[in-house]
Amino acid sequence: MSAHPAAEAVEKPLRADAQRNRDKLIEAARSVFRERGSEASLDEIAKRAGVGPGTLYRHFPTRDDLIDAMMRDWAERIRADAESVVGAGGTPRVILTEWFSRFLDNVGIYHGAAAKVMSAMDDSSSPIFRKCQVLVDANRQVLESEPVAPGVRDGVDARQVMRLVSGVSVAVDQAGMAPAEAEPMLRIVIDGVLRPEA
Amino acid sequence: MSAHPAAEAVEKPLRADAQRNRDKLIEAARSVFRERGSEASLDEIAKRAGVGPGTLYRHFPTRDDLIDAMMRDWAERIRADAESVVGAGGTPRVILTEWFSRFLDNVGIYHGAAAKVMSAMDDSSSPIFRKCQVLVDANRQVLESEPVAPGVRDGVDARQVMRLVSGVSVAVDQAGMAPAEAEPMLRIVIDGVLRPEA
DNA sequence: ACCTGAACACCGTTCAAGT
DNA sequence: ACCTGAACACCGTTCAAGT
Repeated sequence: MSAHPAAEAVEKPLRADAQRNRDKLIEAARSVFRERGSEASLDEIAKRAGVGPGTLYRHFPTRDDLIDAMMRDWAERIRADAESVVGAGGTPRVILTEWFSRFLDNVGIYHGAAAKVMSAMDDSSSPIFRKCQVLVDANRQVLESEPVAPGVRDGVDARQVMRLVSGVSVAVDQAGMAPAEAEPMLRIVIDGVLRPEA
Repeated sequence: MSAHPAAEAVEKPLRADAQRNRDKLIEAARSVFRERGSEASLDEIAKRAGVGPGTLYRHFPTRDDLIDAMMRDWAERIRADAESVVGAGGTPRVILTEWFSRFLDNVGIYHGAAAKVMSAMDDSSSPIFRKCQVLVDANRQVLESEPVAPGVRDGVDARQVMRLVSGVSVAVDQAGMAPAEAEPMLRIVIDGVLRPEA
């Protein structure tokens, strides 16, 4: 088996100029979305990338396709975070605190991202859906890892926990809060997820 | 003191036709927003109300002014719900379950409403801000009522609880879940809010 | 095979003309 | 004082013409 086991879909090679334009578009999208949020004008992205609007549509037929491309390494980073958090060990409370805080960092890349991720989680027709599955799986793995799993209350579902924390992320985003200010909300969630003795 | 102690701002009387158009616009907005969500076309609302687009703008300079007008009795309903829930009594868990479930009903009036309310909560320049204050106060009153208050964990802030439940509301909205499906998430929040013994 | 940019469509917003 | 609807602006989207 190869070193890269089907990283993404099939990455067919592009003509040199096309590849360059694609990269410029993704880079422009990153900066524009960070400045203006996920509803930023696509025209501005094309302008900043120095290409015609048609070129943007050729590469990314929908806004979500572009966002998906922007998130290329996002899924990988999430997987790595989950692994590192579980590997570092500690009490269930420490592990969850760290995991949720990285969760917020990853989901809140730009204004509107949290809401985008939340809606894509349940919309299998969205290009971002697959990436969200990675988040679902990573979150489940953390909750099912030792020593977290035995500390979790009966009936707590990983998917619901993820929705809750995504909700926190939306709240942080909308209120313009600093990530650290989310701590009181995360504490409530963690107290609700873990058994009282844990 | 009068029976209506400053219900809303000052309601200056409108000319008969203007008042009729205003009412038709609010009614049209209600149905269009329920069908198409909070980003629905304002033009369609004007059309359905049978008035020109200029008339809509005269009455409601911004989209949020229109939404605010739609929510005329919303704040009052919330106040009433809080009172009735506290009055009905029961264990802290029962009271919170009932209150949060009404919270979700009230905040999720149409697609996108939860997100709208969430962002207006922290944006004092929004016309909806004042109505959100009612929600903040009602929620605080429930949490500080007997027998709930002594059952709440130290350090739990009513405002954070409201943000969390609003997040649940956004999740329910985005995922297209039935209100009842929110129960597992609300359970986690309640377990995190109440002392383990309560 | 890919790019460009003019052209079109849609919708929010304004305003001169009407009553 | 209020309403109408044409006009404008902006932006997403398409496509004929180019390389």
